[in-house]
Amino acid sequence: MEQKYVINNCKSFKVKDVFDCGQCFRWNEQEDGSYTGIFGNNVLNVKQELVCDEYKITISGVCDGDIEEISRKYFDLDRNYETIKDSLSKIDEYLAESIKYGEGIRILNQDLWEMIISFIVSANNNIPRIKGIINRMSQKYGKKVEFRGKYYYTFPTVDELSIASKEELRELGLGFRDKYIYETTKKIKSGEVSLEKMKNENNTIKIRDELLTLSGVGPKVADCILLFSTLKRFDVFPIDVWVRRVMNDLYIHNPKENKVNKKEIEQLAKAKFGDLEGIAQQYLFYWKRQNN
DNA sequence: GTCCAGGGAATCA
DNA sequence: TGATTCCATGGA
Repeated sequence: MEQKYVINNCKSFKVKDVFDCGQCFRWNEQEDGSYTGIFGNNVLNVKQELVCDEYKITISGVCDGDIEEISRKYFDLDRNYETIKDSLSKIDEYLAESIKYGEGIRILNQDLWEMIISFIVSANNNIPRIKGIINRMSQKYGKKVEFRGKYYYTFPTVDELSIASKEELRELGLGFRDKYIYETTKKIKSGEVSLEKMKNENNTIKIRDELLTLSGVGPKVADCILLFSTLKRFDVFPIDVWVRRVMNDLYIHNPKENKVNKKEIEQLAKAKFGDLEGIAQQYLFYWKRQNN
């Protein structure tokens, strides 16, 4: 049974910015410009319309509970992004421009386990291929959910993915990452690394250190997990090729971009953006990646 | 054929 | 600690 939740006069929520800014891999644009995606056991469609100069957001779909409650949590609706953007825009003109470009970004509250696996897959990979791999993984090991005559597949749980052999994982086209997924799944399934313990830990560095013990999780992947999952840490700064590029172009000006020291970028980000560096990173990443 | 992708692990100094 | 190299795969 479909549910619906409408938000009138919605600020800081543009579907393209939210779903195409690189934080999620399971939302896809539909013919009418809306986006459909699956998270948990929920399949939702999000449609944006301009009404009297304000955005009206219509969320509808099949839900594992109350759609309003689920949406408020997942889309981070109880956080004031206007305040965040005002504060970050004052830092310098570059950040202000990137925020203007990505003004509709919200950082989603995505499942921790799904983010761990997804960002291991993302290593030295491109977004279309990452989406393909995650989709095949879900089709094979997840559960089927029907929505408007089409089938969607839930992201496999720890138990569901732990039955996959190394060979089966290889068949998904994971490349060299198959062993990372296999070993990390085993480590979490066995309880050697506890996701619940991470969720109850409030020290970001401690969680980060725990994440770094997982196979295939290095500094960048750990920071993406901390930023994009329900762990929701903004005091991290994931540095990939694009972030290195934009930080070098704007502030460092090293003629050899691939030689820029990561520590220098980290310290610069912390000094300039403070405890909002994670969100700043996302505006800069989206801006640079879309505008080359 | 070559280069690149939201990097990490292994190796070596 | 810090820098190099290798790692699968597929699209441009």
